[in-house]
Amino acid sequence: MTTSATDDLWGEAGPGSRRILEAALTAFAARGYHGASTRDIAAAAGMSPAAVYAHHRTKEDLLYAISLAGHRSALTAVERALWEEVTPVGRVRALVHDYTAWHARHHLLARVVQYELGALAPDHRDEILRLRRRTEEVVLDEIAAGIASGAFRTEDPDGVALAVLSLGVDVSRWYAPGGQHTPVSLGRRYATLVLAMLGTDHRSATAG
Amino acid sequence: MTTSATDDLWGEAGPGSRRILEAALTAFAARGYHGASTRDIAAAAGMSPAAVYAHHRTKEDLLYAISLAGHRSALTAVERALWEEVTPVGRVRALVHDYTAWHARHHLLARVVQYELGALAPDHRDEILRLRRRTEEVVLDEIAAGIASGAFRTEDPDGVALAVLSLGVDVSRWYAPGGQHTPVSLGRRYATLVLAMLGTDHRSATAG
DNA sequence: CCTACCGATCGGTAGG
DNA sequence: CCTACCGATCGGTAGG
Repeated sequence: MTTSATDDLWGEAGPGSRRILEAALTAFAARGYHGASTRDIAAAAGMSPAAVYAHHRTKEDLLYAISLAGHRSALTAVERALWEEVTPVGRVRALVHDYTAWHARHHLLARVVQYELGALAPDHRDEILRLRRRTEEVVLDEIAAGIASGAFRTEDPDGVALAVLSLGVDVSRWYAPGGQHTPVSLGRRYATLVLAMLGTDHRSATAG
Repeated sequence: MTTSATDDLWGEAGPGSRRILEAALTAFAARGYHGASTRDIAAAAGMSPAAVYAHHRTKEDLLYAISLAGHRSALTAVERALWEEVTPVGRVRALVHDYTAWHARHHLLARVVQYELGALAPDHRDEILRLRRRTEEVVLDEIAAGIASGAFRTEDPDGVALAVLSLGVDVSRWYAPGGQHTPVSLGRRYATLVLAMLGTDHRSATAG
């Protein structure tokens, strides 16, 4: 359950390009892709309306870059959650914890990435959906492994996987920092609920 | 767990007004409030661009009418779920089942109602949020009642309530008719998962 | 990265 | 519920 604070979300993008991407992320999260104008974004980045196009080909390209970076970050978080865990209970607990916490910690990014897929060009959307499918498969695989080993006794592994992904994604809809929840507190709670769905007594595993 | 097929979603609205509301619902669900133009909506209703304003004051009024009807429908569904159930397990099962099934059955309406709140005028949004809070309280109350009676043994009733609402809402994000799920199959699965979260052996209760 | 600008589309209104 | 239309704003480009 490591937290990555040094991740470089925007890769090789220059400082001007980054400021625009950050502004676009905030604007898209607040008002949606269609509700945010390129002028909004440029102004929030402290630039002229046309500056957006010095760094990015189109408005849709901004959304594509954000969606790609966000889904890659989520997939990395999910893979990293498994690094130091060996038992089925430990692995699923870490997986649910980190996937949930990722959506809380990056709730603006997650919101754009999860709810604005429909505004992407078809080929861009397809690419993003392939990334998301990989994340889904990690969850399915870990649940299947726990069942095969006898650690879980659910009759509906697909339903639990669906619930894990659904609970995580939905966090980005309602989460607000400064409220009663933190990424870690929420991660712990959902991990416990999911282990209950899997027919595992969570108290038999060491708490993180 | 009754299904209401005779609900009148649009109340006293006339036939022209209804066609526009239906078209707006479809357009908002497909492209979002800001992504759907009043011309799109009018064309889908088979009318001229200006016809929208013969029936509705503004575009935001369309969203408000849809949001109000949708949240009232969801609240009614949740209250109706409890009518014939007396045991805590039966009541929570029916509640989760019907709340989940509502979001699948009315997935386009639910999507607009749950994800376009930000586009509402502040006073309209406040009114809608009050309706949603009533739905949330029904869930919280039923879980609390089951704990008080000794039927549930969870340590995190608020977390389970959050999960119930979150799982239900998120159905409207990904659900598509004609897929592997139906409103009823999904309702059953989620009800079972939630009873597991509550520390109840679901097989001890009679299946619906 | 800016100034200046383009054609298209937007929500909404006048008048019937 | 239609035709005709308005001012504002949109995504994007030219030229530097």
